Amino acid sequence: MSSAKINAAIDNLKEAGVRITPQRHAILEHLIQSMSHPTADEIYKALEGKFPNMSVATVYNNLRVFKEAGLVKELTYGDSSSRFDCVTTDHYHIICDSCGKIVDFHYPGLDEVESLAESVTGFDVGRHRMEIYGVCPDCKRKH
Amino acid sequence: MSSAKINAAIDNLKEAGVRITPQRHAILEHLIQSMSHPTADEIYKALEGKFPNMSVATVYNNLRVFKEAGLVKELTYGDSSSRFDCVTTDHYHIICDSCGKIVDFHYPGLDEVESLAESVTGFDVGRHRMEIYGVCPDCKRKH
DNA sequence: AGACTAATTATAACAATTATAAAGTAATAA
DNA sequence: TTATTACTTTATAATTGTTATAATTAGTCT
Repeated sequence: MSSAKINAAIDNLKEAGVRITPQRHAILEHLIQSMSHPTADEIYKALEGKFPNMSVATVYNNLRVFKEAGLVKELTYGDSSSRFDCVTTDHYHIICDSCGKIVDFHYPGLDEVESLAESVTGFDVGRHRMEIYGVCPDCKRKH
Repeated sequence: MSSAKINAAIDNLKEAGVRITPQRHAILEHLIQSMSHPTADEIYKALEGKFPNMSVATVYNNLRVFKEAGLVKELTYGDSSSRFDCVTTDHYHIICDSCGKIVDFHYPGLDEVESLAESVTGFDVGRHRMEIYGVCPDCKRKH
């Protein structure tokens, strides 16, 4: 059950002093339950059945709120629109060049890379991102 | 002198059957000589002295041509507009969270990560991207 | 309840990018 | 050389993702 995750996320938000509105609940729920990495527009469309009057701005506003609370990460790949990902545990993404599918991929953080970068460039390194690209099994099968 | 690089790039394009127009030459030259990683608009503005009539579309078109020829890479970070980078040797980027500066950072490719991802996910892995984020020396000094 | 703050909605604005059509330029063939 | 063709550039309009604004609604606090 992912309702435990949802509750944990909501507790997290409440502690940060964020009000849990029905829209926020629904957006969060959708993000956690859909194993995909939806765009703002996809979330908007997915919820317009439940919330016929909800505005796109609400989706964007709340994604920003969740981001600021550290619950959600914004993924900016080459395509036009950002995708949003619930941060649960540390993981990277592998992306299919053919169909665009994004799959989680767990790997121990690249700490050595960070420390080398720090010494070479003189930056104070805070974090990094990495994505891997290839062709997913489904697309391989379809030749 | 980077004129050698420019000539090499031009030969590359010619072999691929791409016509070298004055605009293309100038865009390429600017990309190679400016050590920065300019946006399409920055390139456009930088060249409007030389080419007062050049259209933004020309910049975008030709960046796409260069990309397809494998000479240029598009970098999509969180900010609104893409940046473009001449592919010379393999390198990663380290980005300042405070001022946005992008610095090249050479590191041996992360081949083990790619092969692990391949075995774990079943993808055929082609490539990967990585960026490191932190605070640059200049911004550190400014506190 | 009344006052205050925050959230949502509807809509407009914006900015990056792409598409279109017309005009120009170079390459090729007769 | 001229005609034909394909490719480029230009100017402009259209699209699209995202953000800003103002008005309305809903929640919170004393």
